Amino acid sequence: MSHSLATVDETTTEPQTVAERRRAQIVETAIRLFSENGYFQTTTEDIANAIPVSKGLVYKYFKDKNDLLYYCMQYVLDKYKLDDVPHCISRIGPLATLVKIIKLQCALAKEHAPEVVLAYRSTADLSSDLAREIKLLESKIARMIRQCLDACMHQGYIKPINTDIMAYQYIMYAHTWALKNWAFRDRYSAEEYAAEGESILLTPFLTSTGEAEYEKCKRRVDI
Amino acid sequence: MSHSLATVDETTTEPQTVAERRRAQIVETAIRLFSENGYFQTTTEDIANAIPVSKGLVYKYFKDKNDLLYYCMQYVLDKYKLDDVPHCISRIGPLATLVKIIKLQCALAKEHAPEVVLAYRSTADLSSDLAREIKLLESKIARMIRQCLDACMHQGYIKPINTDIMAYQYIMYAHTWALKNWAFRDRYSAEEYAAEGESILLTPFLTSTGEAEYEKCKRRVDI
Amino acid sequence: MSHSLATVDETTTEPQTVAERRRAQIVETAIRLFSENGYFQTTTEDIANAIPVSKGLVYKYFKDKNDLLYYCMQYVLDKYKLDDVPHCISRIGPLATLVKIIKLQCALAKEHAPEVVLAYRSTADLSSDLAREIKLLESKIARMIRQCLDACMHQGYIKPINTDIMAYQYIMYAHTWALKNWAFRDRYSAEEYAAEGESILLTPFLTSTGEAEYEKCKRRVDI
Amino acid sequence: MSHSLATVDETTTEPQTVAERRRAQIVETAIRLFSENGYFQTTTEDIANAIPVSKGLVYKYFKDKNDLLYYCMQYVLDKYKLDDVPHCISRIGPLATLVKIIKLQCALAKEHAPEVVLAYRSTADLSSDLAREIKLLESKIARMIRQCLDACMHQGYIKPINTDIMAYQYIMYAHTWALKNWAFRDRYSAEEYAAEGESILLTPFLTSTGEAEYEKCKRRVDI
DNA sequence: AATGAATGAGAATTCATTCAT
DNA sequence: CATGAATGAATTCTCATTCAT
Repeated sequence: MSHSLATVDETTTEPQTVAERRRAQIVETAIRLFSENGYFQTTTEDIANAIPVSKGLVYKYFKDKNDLLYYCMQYVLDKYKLDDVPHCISRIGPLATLVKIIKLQCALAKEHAPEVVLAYRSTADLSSDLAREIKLLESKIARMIRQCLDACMHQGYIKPINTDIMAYQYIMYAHTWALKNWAFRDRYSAEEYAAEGESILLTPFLTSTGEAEYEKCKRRVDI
Repeated sequence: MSHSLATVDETTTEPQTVAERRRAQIVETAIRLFSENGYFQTTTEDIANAIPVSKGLVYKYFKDKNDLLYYCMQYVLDKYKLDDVPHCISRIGPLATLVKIIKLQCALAKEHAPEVVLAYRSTADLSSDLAREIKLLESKIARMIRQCLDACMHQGYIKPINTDIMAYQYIMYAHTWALKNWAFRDRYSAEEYAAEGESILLTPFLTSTGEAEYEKCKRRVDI
Repeated sequence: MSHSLATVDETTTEPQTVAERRRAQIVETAIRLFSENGYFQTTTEDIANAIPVSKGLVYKYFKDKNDLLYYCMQYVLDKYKLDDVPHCISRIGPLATLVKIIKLQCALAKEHAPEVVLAYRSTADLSSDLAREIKLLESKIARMIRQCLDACMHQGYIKPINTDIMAYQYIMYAHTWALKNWAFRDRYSAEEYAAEGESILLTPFLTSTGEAEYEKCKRRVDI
Repeated sequence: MSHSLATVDETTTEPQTVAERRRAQIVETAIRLFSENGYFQTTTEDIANAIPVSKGLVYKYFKDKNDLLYYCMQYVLDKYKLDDVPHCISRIGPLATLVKIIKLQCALAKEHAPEVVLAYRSTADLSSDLAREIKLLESKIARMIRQCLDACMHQGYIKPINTDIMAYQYIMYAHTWALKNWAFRDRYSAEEYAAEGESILLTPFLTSTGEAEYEKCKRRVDI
């Protein structure tokens, strides 16, 4: 996987210092509890007890509860980052990249469903400055996908559409898995849902050139 | 518009009794404040002052704050109800109904954007019984849309797809307008967004039979 | 029963005016609810609904909730009044009167158990002036019983004891039926309990003269 | 006093931990304020200020105000416990034990008059589960006394009576000192009242065998 | 005489945050 | 580094009381 966009379960280099390990531990626990119960219904004591450390220690690492929420959000979006889309396009072409994006986004939504829900519930609970920053990060992701769609359109692989709006459809399709999980859970596996994504977001939009390219991709990517 | 699914700005016959008027007044104010600031950051006093009445009065009409949230959700979903989809299908056909649904959902999302945001932020803040009820109401809407998609497929208007998942795409397309409004607001009008919906959710899926029918619809519906 | 001390279910002459009937109705309902749930846990609304009248009307008849409690207490103590003990003593003698007092007090405690409990729970909830008045009324009753005991001792019917303290034992014996009802209810009828009263409060204290007189009494009183 | 039932002013070994000391401090303060002003008229803030600590701290030690009341009741009944009545009977005989019980109960009622009043006013304010528990504890005490009375009757020390009801008379005699303190306070010392207890609850019931034993006891116990 | 909508003071309870140890 | 006792501001909810109708 030399040309990967990202990995779902990336073995991030472990935080070096004890302090960094503690920070990460607090953030991860907070994400879990915030996603499960919501930001306001999770007390700092809940978080501290779940680690377990003392309440006071949390305030050694984070200014206040809202600051902790902000770092939780960043942590979430970091996982969703699509770093090297341009690089990926140049390697395997825009259509294969598109297929990868659908797969990746769905895989992420599957692995991190609670975090997606957290993002929808709690962005507005951030102080406005922090909220703005988070939105900026999300529009970067949308822009990446858009670049890829534009490239496909340019190559004549897909019929003309509004790529700006369509990029958000790609994002939302994955998020829907997390947001409406109560509706899907019993009827589809995450993999079935991801597969269906292509028939909803990609194949109906292919030109005949695109269809040919798509066939090639499928053989390559699936290996 | 004798075969309408619903109206966006229905001039509901004003509530008769004083009590009913007060209830509605409280719910509407609560929806506004809950969606602006979130459920937990809105105090009952905020709501009372915004009307303005005393905070005690709110508790004459609603058991507690969570009960009020529940009625807010219901009020929102009531507006989203698609009552007579089957009836509409039989009158104007499933494809025209589908067009109408896209238009209607987008119009609703435009008129009631704060309420949509409220639904995503705060369903989880309902006590689990009430949350279940709200989810039930939402799946009813999805089922209606699905029926319509199935009818289209049965008539050969659209290519085979997973209508269950596709139904949620219809819902999410509209909701995206509200949820990602900060991204779209400056670049598209709600009408442009709604129009784009057809090229993303409908036309790419049409068979040639479907395309012919669609042309007919467009003439009819637009009248 | 020409020489009765009081009657348990006296057919009090019905209140004449509508207003008086209403007052009585409110007081009786309040006594019931105060005894069942306590003064502070009974709302004026509870009382009004139980009648049923409107909350506002209660305030036409009583200055405030505490005023209503005061009238409830008075109503209770009125029933416990031992008006003509001296008269009774002169008619049937002090020993027979004593027997009657035990019977009467037990009968009252049986009929009005909730009110007795109310008196113990809520006297202290009265404003201090009203509380003082209620205590005064109770000491009057104790004094009556004491007079009777003194007369018995004077006649040589009972052995010398502290009649002041003993008078309270007579009162408490009856009240105990109400206060510890949860303990006795399943094992004794009120009548058995009243009968046992004589073997605890009276016969052990009799002189031989007293025993003879007691035998006479029993024949007379029981008729 | 090697065969004592309990001690009135037991120098309990001071609570070890800070937490235990605080709990005790809160309970003791609450008992005082609850008995002075009643459960509902005492606010948690009153209790906190009287210590003084912040009101928040009270909730670190007790789930809620009713929970605090429950522990107050337990604390009261703990003091009233008659642990080793059977043991005491076997040591000094049932009649001497009876004398001790009267003395002990009266001494307790004297030392803890406010707590007795609290018990009568506020048991009903406990949630029904907790109220049941308190009643159970009280019936245990009654059972102990009854055992002692039964033993006396069995030995032929006292004439046959209903020991079940009589046991409650023993309890009530002591409680009356607390409940009707406003009537007795000015006329008797607690010691006089306790002494009178024997002439009301014990000596009138003695057989001639009992009288002899009683004389022996008096010499022994008083040492 | 009667109503019941409306008020608002006041109580219970929670929890983010601090700080002495 | 780490703790957890302590604080107190903020919030939900209740209910006695008033008053226009």
